[in-house]
Amino acid sequence: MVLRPSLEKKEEKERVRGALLRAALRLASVHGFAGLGLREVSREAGIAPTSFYRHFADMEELGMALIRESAGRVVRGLGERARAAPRDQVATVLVDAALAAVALDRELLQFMVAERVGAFGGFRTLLRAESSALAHALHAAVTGTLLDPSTPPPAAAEAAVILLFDGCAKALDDVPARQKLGRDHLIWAIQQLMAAEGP
Amino acid sequence: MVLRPSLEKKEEKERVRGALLRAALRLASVHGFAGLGLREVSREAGIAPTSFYRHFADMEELGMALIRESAGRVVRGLGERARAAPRDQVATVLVDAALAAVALDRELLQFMVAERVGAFGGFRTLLRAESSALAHALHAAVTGTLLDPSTPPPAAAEAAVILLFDGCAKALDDVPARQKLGRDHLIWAIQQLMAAEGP
DNA sequence: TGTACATCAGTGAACGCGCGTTCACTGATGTAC
DNA sequence: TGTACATCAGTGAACGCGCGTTCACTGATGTAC
Repeated sequence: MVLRPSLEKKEEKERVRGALLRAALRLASVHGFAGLGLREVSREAGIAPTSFYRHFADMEELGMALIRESAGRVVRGLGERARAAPRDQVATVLVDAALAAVALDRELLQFMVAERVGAFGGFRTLLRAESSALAHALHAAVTGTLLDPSTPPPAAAEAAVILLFDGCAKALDDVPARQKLGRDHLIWAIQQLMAAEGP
Repeated sequence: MVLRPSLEKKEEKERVRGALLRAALRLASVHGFAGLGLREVSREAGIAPTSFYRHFADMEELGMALIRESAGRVVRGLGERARAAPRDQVATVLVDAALAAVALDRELLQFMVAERVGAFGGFRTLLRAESSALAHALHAAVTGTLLDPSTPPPAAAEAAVILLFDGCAKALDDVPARQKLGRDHLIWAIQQLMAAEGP
């Protein structure tokens, strides 16, 4: 019995799986994720439609993987950047890190901001959990106080994260000339919220 | 030559058109708008697929009509409520009006919050313009100063409107027990932003 | 070392189905005179 | 008033197409002994 497939085989499978995830992101940024088909994604990834099933049961499972893996990585990265920043620089560091993520992977960020309020309940739930975790990280970075991550985050941090996501959504459309203004407004609003004593 | 079709004929056409818009909203709240088909919507509206073309060239045109008419009416209503409120009650009145709109027409609000950051650029553009108009109304209601509505709104009002939309999105999913907390957090955050002197 | 066997990602053919779109038609309504 | 004509929302048949899914198969890789 084969217990451990060779590293090469696992790597090759991982490569094709990654191609499917990437193809889905690319096409979703055009049609929207809800408009994607399994055949369309497989074609874009360069495999036969029937091979899709070697990786995911359906498109929804693929979407869940995108959120857990790709989106999760981005959001965790933002949290780490916030926590590593000096207290009075948290808003600036966080906003710049988020805008850098937009520049680095537009398709992923478009998917994230869209599905956070999209029609698939499962996607919304996962992405709201990511938002919540980031709000806790932001709160900790600004106040130095760690709260129980299973409780809802404080209102200020929660609102700041919402503005951060929406700022990413706007940056996706903005012409470069407008981006500086959007960045400064966003930093200002987050600072206002985090400076206040809130519920 | 017929110059003016009878009132009855026009009303009947309007009725069927309304049924199409309503059917699209209902189905979009399940699949997402991007996943809708012309046949599916026509079936839900109770007409033959071929009759769809008597009202819209395609689904995108239908979506544009939804935004211009239904979404526009809701947003304008919110702006009027804000302007009619006493200055120190603007945030409360606005948030309660928005949450009332969610309760009144969940499907429409789900469509609005989703397409504001969805994959269709045309939808985003129209809905951002609505957001911008509401932000101007909010600014005028709080400060008593009318700005040129063709300029970008002040950062505080713009951020407040973003939080308002996101609050609606959350309210769509929240269990009733959580809704009071969401409402209070939202009012608090909007008040914080509007109280500050910003860019 | 060689041989028999197991695993499993990827494949091509085939299926039934719903899709968007076209077309010529119907029938109710309104106009011209 | 009656008659001939125009308008136009709605229709059913038909089209070609891409979809999701199933199936039995291939061939590379790894294991057992």
